[in-house]
Amino acid sequence: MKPPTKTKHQQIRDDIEQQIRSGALRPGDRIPFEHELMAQYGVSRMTVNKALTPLDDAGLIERRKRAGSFVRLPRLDSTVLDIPDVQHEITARGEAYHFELLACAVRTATTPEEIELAGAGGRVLKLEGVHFASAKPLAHERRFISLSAVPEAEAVDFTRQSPGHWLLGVVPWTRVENQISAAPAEGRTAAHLRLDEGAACLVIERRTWRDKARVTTVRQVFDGAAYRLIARFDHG
Amino acid sequence: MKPPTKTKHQQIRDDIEQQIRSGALRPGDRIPFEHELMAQYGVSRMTVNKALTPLDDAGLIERRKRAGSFVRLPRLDSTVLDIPDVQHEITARGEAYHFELLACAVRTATTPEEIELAGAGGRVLKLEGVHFASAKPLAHERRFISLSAVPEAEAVDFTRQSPGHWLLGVVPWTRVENQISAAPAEGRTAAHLRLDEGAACLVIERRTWRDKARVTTVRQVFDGAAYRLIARFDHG
DNA sequence: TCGCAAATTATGTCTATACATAATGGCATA
DNA sequence: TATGCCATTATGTATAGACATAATTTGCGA
Repeated sequence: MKPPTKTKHQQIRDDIEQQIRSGALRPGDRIPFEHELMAQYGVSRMTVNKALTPLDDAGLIERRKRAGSFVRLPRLDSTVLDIPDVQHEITARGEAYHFELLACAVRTATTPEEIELAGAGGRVLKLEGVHFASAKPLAHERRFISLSAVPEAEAVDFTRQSPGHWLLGVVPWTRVENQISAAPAEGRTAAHLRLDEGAACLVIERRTWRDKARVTTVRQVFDGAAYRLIARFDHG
Repeated sequence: MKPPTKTKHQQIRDDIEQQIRSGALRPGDRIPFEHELMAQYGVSRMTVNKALTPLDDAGLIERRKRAGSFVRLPRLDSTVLDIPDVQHEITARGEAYHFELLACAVRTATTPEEIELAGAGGRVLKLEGVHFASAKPLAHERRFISLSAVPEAEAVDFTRQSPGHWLLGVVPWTRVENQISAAPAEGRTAAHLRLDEGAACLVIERRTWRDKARVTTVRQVFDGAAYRLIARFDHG
């Protein structure tokens, strides 16, 4: 017998969340004041607070001093998307991985993309390579690394390991933005992936920050027939 | 002058998080006991606890009674992906939206896809339609709704509003799984989207649960040139 | 020596209290 | 009437103490 009795603050939190999701509490509605919830549930204010704080963090409610706590606009369908580095993902499912470096050069930022990353005149490391899973090309990537943010990258040998994998272990990032789209395979990229010109590819363009400094920009093109992303959300 | 002084529990939390991300604390390492952190920072145990709890929730550390708190294995590149319903997304950016219903029928589950949703012999509502943004087709969707989970769907008129939008407002879901991939436009779908056969499309296949019951399955095909997903992660 | 029970210890949760902060509304004064 | 100050009130953060729970260690007894 495991009666996984909910803790009090969990119970309160779940009740309110359920009322919001069911529509009993609508956006803009005020939820009871903390002292009302204290009386209603017979708990202390700390406990009520512990129940409301995560709802605020999650963006379900908004709290205003003197005014109370309010239900926020309906939140979007937010899910958790795992975009691990390609090397990790391939080895994790038991396939052989290798990275083939096509090009590697230090440049002074001149294109808009490079300037966005490193500032005008900043130094960037430009990389191009292909990820292989079980000796078949899976993804082509074109990457820029800001050498002012990651100077040690200049001395690393990327012929064996993927730059993404190395960066993950070396540079703690604080912000990531991914753009996911579909695009036809073109030119060199198509050739490297051994795809016909125009084949549907999944494209991930990622920009990474460490605090306010830009770290890296990467555009990864995956064979659309061989790769998919999975995003899940669970709240039970 | 706004000295946004960090609160104590934030300060402690950030310190530990920084030590983990920088590698000073490696996976498996024990972080100081709560009473050690109390002494170290000169705060009460509740404050230390308030600092550690979100780290536990976020999966950065693992806490074991009697043993202490430990750094977890490095976590993957988890980001938050907003996949709002198409209708909301289009109207939110100020474009005119309309949904064109192509087909709508009640079926008894016979295909594997239908049986996965409603069980063998269960009744499902099968829908097909196109989402338009500013009178241009943006996405084609093929959807199944389980009538045992959402019986009221049978009586709804989907010629005006999209089934996804209606479902969001009516059925609170507890679990979602999205598969995101790229595929060429084919046959009817290509025609409805006014795309050339083989054009790269972004495909989202979504399955939704309410508690343990399946609610809906949908496959949405977007014009790859006109639609992209954005996933962000921030922890500052 | 083995096995089990009790003591120990770290985390989990909760309470009662306190002071800080922010926003509102009313009152008093010009 | 208009302005500005202050009391009120709800949330934000923190403390100290209490009891609960789980897991390890210790020690006793067979």
